[in-house]
Amino acid sequence: MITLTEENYIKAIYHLSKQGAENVNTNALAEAMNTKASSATDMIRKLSEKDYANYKKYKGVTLTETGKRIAINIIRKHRLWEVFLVEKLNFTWDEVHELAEQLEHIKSQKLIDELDIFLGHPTHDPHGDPIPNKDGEITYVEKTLLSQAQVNLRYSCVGVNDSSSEFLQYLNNNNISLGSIIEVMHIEPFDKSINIKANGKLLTVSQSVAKNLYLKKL
Amino acid sequence: MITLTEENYIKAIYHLSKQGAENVNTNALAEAMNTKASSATDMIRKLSEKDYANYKKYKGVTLTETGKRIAINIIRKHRLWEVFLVEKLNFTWDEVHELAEQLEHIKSQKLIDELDIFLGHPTHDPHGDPIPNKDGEITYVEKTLLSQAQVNLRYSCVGVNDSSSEFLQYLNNNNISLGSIIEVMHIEPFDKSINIKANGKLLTVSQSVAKNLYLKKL
DNA sequence: ATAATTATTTAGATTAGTCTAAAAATATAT
DNA sequence: ATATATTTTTAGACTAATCTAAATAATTAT
Repeated sequence: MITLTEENYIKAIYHLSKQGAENVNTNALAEAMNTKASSATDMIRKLSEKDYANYKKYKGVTLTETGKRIAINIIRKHRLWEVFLVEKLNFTWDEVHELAEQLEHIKSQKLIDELDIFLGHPTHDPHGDPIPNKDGEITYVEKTLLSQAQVNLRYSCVGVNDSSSEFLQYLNNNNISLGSIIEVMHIEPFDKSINIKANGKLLTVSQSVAKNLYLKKL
Repeated sequence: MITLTEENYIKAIYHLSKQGAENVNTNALAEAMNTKASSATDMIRKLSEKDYANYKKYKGVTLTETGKRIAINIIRKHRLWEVFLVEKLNFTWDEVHELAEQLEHIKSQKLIDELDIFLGHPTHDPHGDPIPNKDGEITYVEKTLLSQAQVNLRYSCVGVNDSSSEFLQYLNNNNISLGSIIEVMHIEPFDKSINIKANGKLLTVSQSVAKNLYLKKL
């Protein structure tokens, strides 16, 4: 039986190895898990004993195929629950993340299969992230960070990189949501802040905002 | 912060004190929790330190008002989730109990409020048990065990005492569900088995079945 | 009312996950 | 290439929830 803590470490390893080097550092993992490096070392050892992770002392950790399968399944559950909360229970996109962190650990294959059917097999969660299918396949759509976007082109908003409620509320306050039309007007060379037209309204956003908003060319 | 284990002990104390003496014995609690008496003693002490329970050594345990509030809230969540699973996700009444045991521990007031709205404020779960309202009020309807029913009267099935999947599947196999019409034909003096007409079909049920089926006089 | 039985508590150990502090390995800078 | 800094691991301790075995209290039977 896999514990809740093990699941959370596996998920963290998965996410970290997606957004950086394949091998995840002990310190990075500890940071992501809000624990100390020594705790992470212990858990890494345990995961490798259970054959969820590959571990060579001092060389970081990667997930085994089993570990990856577990991670993707948790992510599938997390994202399906987010869709449920937003579409059926009137939650907003900035409210669902923490709650989905609880719901993703509920163990029942039938539950998740039926939830998927009930929601009509959604392909993306409320933040634009793809929902892995039953076989663990993930369809990535091409997307560009606003920070990489070109001046004078028109885009639509397809996702966020940071799904913290702080960032999402910032977007709410500026009327930006999935599907919003974003036009890049000007990039300020000094601080890389960007003037955009979001749903027709002029707005200046900082680099750190621009690095967290995903767009698709129209 | 209350732990999952504490919640489960509180729930067990609540159920035991409903169906027996107000003061719950250490052994009875240990049995219900599938642990040893010594573990129950430790937990009882912990619950009383946290002011969820009243405890006098050797005298059994009762819940404080706080403890009762917690228990009722868990039961409310459990039963709402059961309704959700049956009404929205095509689960059958014999499949939902264990899964609801997981879901009942999800912590979010908004989730449960919205689920209640989404389900249309149901008053009973799929086994006929009443769902406490937001204020913790429980409306009990009058009901009789089949074992207490009178010969030649007509009843409808309004609930079960044992909601194990084994018992519920027995009922499924005999076409009995909530709302079924039950007519008591004859009680066998020797072993107290009962001849009934269930939805028009003759059937003999044992005492142990009869003690787990709740009826309402028609 | 005393003995026998049963119920409950205490004492001490175990496991999972965490911590701090110290040791060891690796990486970086001069 | 050697010293310094950083990262990682090890050692030992702590808490929550559990266990077994022993001790104590309460109940029941004679």
